[in-house]
Amino acid sequence: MHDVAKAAGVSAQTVSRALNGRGYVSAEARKRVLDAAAQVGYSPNVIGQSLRSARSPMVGLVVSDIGNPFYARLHRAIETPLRTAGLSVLLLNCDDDPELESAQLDLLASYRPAGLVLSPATGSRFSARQVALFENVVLVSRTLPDVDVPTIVTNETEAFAAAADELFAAGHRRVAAVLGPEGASTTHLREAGLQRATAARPTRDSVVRYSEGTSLAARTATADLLASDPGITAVLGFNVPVTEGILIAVRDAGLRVPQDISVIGFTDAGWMAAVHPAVTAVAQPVEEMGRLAGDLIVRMSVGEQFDHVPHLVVPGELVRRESVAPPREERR
Amino acid sequence: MHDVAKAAGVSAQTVSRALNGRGYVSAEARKRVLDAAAQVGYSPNVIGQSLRSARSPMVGLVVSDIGNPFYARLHRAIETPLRTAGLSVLLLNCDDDPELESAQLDLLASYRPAGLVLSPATGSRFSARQVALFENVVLVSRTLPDVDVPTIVTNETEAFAAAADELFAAGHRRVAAVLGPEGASTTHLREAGLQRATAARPTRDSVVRYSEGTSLAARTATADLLASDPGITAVLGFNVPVTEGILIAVRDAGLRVPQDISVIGFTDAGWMAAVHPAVTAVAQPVEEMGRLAGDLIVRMSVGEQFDHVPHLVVPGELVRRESVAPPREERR
DNA sequence: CTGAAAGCGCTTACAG
DNA sequence: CTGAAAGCGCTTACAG
Repeated sequence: MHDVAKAAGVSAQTVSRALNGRGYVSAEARKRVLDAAAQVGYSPNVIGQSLRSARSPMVGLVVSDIGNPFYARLHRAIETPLRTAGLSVLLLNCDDDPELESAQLDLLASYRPAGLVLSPATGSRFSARQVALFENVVLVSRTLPDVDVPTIVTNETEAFAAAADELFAAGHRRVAAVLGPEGASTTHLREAGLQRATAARPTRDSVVRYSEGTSLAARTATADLLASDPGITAVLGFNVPVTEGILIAVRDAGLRVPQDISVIGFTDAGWMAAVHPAVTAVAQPVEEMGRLAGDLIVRMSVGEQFDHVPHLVVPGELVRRESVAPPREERR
Repeated sequence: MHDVAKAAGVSAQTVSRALNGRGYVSAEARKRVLDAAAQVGYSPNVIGQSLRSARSPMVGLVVSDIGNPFYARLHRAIETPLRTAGLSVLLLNCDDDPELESAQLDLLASYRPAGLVLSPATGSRFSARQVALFENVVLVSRTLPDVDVPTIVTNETEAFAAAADELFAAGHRRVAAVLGPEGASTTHLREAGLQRATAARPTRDSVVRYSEGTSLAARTATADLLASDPGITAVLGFNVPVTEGILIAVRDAGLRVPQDISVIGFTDAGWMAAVHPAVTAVAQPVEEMGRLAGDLIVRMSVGEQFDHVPHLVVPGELVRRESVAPPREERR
């Protein structure tokens, strides 16, 4: 910067002003600075900027499982609006471990980022105190009872109820759901959807299993369900890895989808349309959720105030494919 | 830090030394500093550290498609050894666009990261000049002719040849491969594998299509291949999204895997084992590649010198499942 | 083993 | 519209 100032024949502050477009600079001085910067090959040192201004031009994205394609899609969707605003995304993974999440958040806080997009771990200890460290916080997908910040979620209860009802409508009398961890808001809300759909049909029944939300955990849970409860003829998944685990367990048990077991996944994935039978699933508008999260962070970081803390709900949509059929009993 | 120094009754440098474990500090002073730090709730400001030491404790991971699960797995695998070493991972996506890659690298460089793990975009302009900006660079999966840095790759040619040979051995006379972009090292090496396998069988033939390496591009390419060349009875995929696109195109054409068309994917994914027919694929040891990349960066960042620039090759392995069968002709 | 001084690269008041 | 001064939080020599 010193070199640029010298080459342009101005002071360092003028260089700063010209390059950042803040404050008054004469058109001529600006041009001289820009030329000099190009000449010298100057690129600003973000660290220096951040130290002085007590803000880094980055936004932390802390997720509970980077192996879940939901979060990969979210990352991509968030990144675009933020990049346009000159912000980069630091992705941190916490494997749904509140301890690790806390450590990752401390690390992130030490960068003084412009914002935080968080999908909290089960049992997260993220609190109002920590919110203050981050200035601009948006919760995506999962919410937290004690933290009053903007949120972006799917209409979990309604969408899951619709999926369950699709199975009941096809004739299934006993539907199982392999959910995520018991403490997650998403598990809670989707379970409520299942209860609602079940309650609306007096002759129907449902059973629930909690899991880590991974393929392996879902496979084990589904195997157990199938072996212990022969009345189950349909299974609802919780996320992409869980849907995968359910399908593997059904295969392992020597059963066929949908002839023996119907399956509906929650959150769509490209492969679900590519395979036989194509998997019916509730498609979440992940790209829109990410875009909204990015936009919110940008607006907050330029100081926009909201009359009410925004709590955005984007609707999921049931995509009917081939993994749902009437149950065996009715076929015989 | 000032507060900690005051509370401990020492100078700021002693605090720095005690907390970082560098230089001499008396056991008593160290204890007083540690207690004071805990008392005050001190957490170091990474920005301040980075500015002074001209290094941030972060490693950039720049990938060409975060939507490709290969890179999500790579991120997770790299993150673990780096976190142990006190380094965090900044993931940047460039959508295989050399322009954007260049911008992302400039951004990253301005943080003075401890290292860079790069899977270069097709037509990347990453050069020796840029390598110098990053101190420690490792190339993963894709290599670059003019850049002499450590690399970690799969045995592309051999693994792809083995996959092709699996199809020839099953009786296929004309095998198609939907590859990635023409300029990518991975495309080049895998194509060489296909040629080698084809050349070894005088009566067999192969055809190649380049693509963007996305599901959509592969779908289009495969549809075209299938429509224009009825001799094709088997298709090799390039990566997980391409395999997905191939399967969709086969479906769209009203054909069945493996009865009408055999398919082998490159890079395994959980869903490939979950579906009917389960997809035969070359499994890449992504986790090992990530771990090796992380380890290399850590070793380089503590100043370890190598006699030779390491070029690590980790073998892929053909996982036989159900998507390969003899071609139609032989069945009739 | 410890502290006083300097400075990393930048931007924020402030004075002109 | 522009510049001299100060300082963000830390660590690197250096002197004791």
